[in-house]
Amino acid sequence: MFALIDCNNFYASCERLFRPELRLKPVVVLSNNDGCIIARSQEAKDLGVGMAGPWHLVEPHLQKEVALFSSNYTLYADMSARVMNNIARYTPDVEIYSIDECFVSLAGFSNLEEYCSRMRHSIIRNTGIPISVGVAPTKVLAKLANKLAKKHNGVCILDSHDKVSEAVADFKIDDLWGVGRQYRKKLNSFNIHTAGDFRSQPLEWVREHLTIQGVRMWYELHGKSCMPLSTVTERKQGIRSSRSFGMLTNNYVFIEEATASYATRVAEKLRKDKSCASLLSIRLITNIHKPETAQYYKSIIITLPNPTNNTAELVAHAIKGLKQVYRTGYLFLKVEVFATGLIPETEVQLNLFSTYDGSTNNKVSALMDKLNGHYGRGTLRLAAEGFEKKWSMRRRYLSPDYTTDWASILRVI
DNA sequence: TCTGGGGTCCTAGGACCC
DNA sequence: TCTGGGGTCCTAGGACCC
Repeated sequence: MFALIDCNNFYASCERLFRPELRLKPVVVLSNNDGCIIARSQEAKDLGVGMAGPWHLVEPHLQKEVALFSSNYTLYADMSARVMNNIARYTPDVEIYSIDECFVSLAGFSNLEEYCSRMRHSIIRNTGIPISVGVAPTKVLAKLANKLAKKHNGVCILDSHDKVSEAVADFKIDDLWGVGRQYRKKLNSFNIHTAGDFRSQPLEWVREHLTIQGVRMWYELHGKSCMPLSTVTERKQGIRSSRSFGMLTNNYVFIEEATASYATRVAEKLRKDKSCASLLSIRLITNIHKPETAQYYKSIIITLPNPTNNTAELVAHAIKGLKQVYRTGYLFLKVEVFATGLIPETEVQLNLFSTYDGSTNNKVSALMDKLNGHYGRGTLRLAAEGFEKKWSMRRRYLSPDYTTDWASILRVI
């Protein structure tokens, strides 16, 4: 059996954990740049605040009733680690699927209802974050069970044929894990509206109209597991850093500083993963939501002379790439720095004529990591990143880093 | 004034190989 | 008169996820 454990309204729950006066109030968390709504407390949902839409389009009278926050990923990542560590005490096999959910194996466990309730209460007590637990023979069904758990008392166990059949019968097809907008449209056009409708199609039909993913979904809905638990984290295939600027800009200096900043982040992430990139791609984008302005969307892929995760080297190549895609006459929204062709640090091949001295360069990078880890990101950085960073994203409603910054720890008087 | 960021997997088609 | 079969690898694009 699999369990899917998911934090309820995770970002909103993190924010109000340290603001008890907001416990029963509508809370909304916005995406980077304070753009879209990405989390809502139950009270905000009940008010009718929708998911994923731009905040500035929400009715002004609703806006007034809501406690608003910018995304604080430092806080969310730390709270996520606390939740995951607590879960790991209840089962050895945990697959962390995203910042706020994980799959765990409950193979061989008995008294599932009681065990899951106990785990749930303990995690809520230890972390303050509400969670829901869905249990079923496959991942797709465990996801489905988790959605049902959220509607009931926080735990839903689908451990018999009848319970599964009953659960899928009314389950809306677009709530199914793996069905997005396009598939929903397609399935609806064949008069398939629930998970039960889909499950009762012949396998041949599924093979004909969907890809292998659809076939897996079909098997999983029938209780046949095709998606094993993966408890080891695979090496990433690509590492990206990109952020919209705080404002649209045609200022090349700003864009170059941002590019240097994001390339620095990519280098840090590569080192954390113990990977080196052999390809680096730079993309420059205008705002597609403003079709009345001139549009531009162009990327360039650079083959690096040797695979690297060195900050100075990646920044230099990123800026070289930027110069090739930059054009005047546009207002730019965002630049992306994307590293691919990742290989393990220990397997870097140098070519015969290479003058690259990885060891010296990486001493500098290692020192940067050490200082920045201790004194905070950006303490030691390349001048290319700039000093004022006027292009930085907007975060008007940012909460303190309650759990990771000495100066922000709550005082109880 | 204002619309996120970072990933994964799959497929089709082209280039290339023997 | 007539020109194969069976692969691999790469890339772009589309779909999905949180």
